[in-house]
Amino acid sequence: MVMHVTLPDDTELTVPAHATGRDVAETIGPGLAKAALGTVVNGALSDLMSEVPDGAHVRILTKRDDEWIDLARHTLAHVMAQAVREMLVEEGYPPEAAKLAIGPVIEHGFYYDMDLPRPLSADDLPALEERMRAIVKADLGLRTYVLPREEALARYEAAGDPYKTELIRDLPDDEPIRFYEQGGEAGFTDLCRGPHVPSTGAIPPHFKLTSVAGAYWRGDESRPMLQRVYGVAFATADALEHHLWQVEEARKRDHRRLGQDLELFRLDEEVGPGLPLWLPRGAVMVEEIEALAKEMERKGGYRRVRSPHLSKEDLFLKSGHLPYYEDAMYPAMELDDVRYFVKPMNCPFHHKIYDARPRSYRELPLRLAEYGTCYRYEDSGALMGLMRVRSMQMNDAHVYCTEAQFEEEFLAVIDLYKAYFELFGIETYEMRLSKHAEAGLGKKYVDEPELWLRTEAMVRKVLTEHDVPFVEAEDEAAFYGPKIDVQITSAIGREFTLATNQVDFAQPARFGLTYAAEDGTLKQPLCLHRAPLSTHERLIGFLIEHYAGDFPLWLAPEQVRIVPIADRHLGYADDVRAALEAVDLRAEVDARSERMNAKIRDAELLKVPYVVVVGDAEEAAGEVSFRSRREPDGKGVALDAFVEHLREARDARASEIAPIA
RNA sequence: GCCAACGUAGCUCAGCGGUAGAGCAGCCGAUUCGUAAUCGGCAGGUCGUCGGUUCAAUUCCGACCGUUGGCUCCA
Repeated sequence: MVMHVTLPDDTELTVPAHATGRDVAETIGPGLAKAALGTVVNGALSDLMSEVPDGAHVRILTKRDDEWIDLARHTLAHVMAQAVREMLVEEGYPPEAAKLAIGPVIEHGFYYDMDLPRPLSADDLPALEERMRAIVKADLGLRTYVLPREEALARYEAAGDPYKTELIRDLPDDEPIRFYEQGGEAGFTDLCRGPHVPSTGAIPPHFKLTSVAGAYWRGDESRPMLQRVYGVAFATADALEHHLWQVEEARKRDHRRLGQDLELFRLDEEVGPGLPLWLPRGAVMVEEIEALAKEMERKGGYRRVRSPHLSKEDLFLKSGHLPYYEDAMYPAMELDDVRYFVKPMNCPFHHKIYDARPRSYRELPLRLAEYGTCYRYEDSGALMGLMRVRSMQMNDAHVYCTEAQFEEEFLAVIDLYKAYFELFGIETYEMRLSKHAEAGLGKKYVDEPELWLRTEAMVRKVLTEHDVPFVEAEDEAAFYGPKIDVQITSAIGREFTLATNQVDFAQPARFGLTYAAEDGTLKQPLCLHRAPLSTHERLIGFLIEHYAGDFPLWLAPEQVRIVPIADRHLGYADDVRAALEAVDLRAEVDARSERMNAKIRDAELLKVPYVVVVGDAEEAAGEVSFRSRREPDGKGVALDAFVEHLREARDARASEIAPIA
């Protein structure tokens, strides 16, 4: 009984039937067998303990291959679970008290979700890590076997483990119920589809437990909260060190830290959670962003409108928001038996503005824009610096158009996204077409099954025909229609949605919006909700991390810091400031009784793009000397030329500045 | 909202049953200096809030508020 496998160089190898990856490696040669850590079978990661199917393409992994570290990460999840169990047993708990849920490999590492008899804290991690290292050092061999479903179930039912039994029950009938065991029966066994390294000794010592967190069983908030321990693991010490360095660097550009250091915003406990205060420097940025958006929208044919911060309940009942989102709205205030709500979005107001008088097809597309101030009662646990807040100002607009105009309007919005991304140097982003799920009709989504399919198809068609790359996401639409979100990863690795764009077929109907068509009949417009710059809060939070606080000239809260060398230069320093302010450049003179070095240092810490130093030489010649975070230092530059140079760079909103001639 | 941790001066942090300390920032004074911290002095805290234990609580316990890491959610 033999079978054949094909190696990467296309040689065919004859091995005994039911041969494992290890058997294949041994057949190739003893040296390889010794170095082998895992396999790739028919393109999928597998391991040495698993049988290889007849006719498979097999590649043996050694530590020269990048892929094998995921095997070690997976085994580390088991090693960690074993360490947790050992620790609890030592504390006097029975072994089955630690119930294991799932322990997958993730980017850079692994985690394991567990239901434990006592809460773990970060203080437990060093001890756990030490136990893990002992298990690695003990070099426990791994083996895998398959059990019949009933036997597997009986095993976990006996231990009273609801998680594994649920997992087993949910496995398809043809899926083998596989176990991995390390260190024999006395060691550690887990229901697992693999793959793993052949023994715990193969795990490189470059791992670290990073955090403990709660996680709902199967991500469902109605189910038990489990304890999740996260770890990272790498093939080399350098890789681990590099990762930890990156984490540290990321921490340094965290917008909350920089927002404080650069005096941009503040979250004050007494004001309320998720209600940021914009400090003067941050407010400058808000206004620059707003000026940018207004300029872009003017060019894009938008008209500006303004709407109140609150309205009567009826408006939100009509829009349909209230039934879906009441929990996430600040509660009603009641006056003279009328309930008012602070607005969580602007669309109902814009619909009313559309409806202010009868509309003609000649007016369409009608694009109404507003930097609307909204309030949402986000879950307390969801709040995070500026990225997730309860008061926000949205770069909002609604485009009302005919179905025939939809394509062009939709693309114009996508182009707007792209123009912004280019301006901010955002290179990696992902467009997501978020669709409804049938099960949610009438609950999460308005109950218009045909309209859903039709709008989704419309959007997909436009994206596809114009080669806009996108992925599709099930069950993530807005309640009134499909949406296009643009996911961005900030410099510190947090992924979140910046731009968003939704197609709304429901609200125009609910508001009875119409326009007189060419043939004199009344038709219903489509509505596009779009917010390419998200909210001020989220965008600026993102930009702080993106630029690490080192903003381009046009965005910098303070553009020029003027440092007089001695008090006798204060007069000239003030002349320089006046010259800059004459063209609306933001400049300040540091008139403190400090040494020049200290003033320069403070300006650098605030990441002021240009520091101008003026002394006797500059004053006599009407010149400036400057140091810049954007270009080589300048000496003896005529004041006029310097002002003009900065004015040009500012007006162009340049992120790169060509050195002054 | 859920699980866990944390909360001491404007900021970063030390202290931890006997009633609070440093550096930076601030204020005052001296210094007037050529590209990342001049020197000296002063002032600043109901130790998140409220309760409990104790002769005594910033320190131990509980609740609440806030923040953080995750989970869930995100019109």
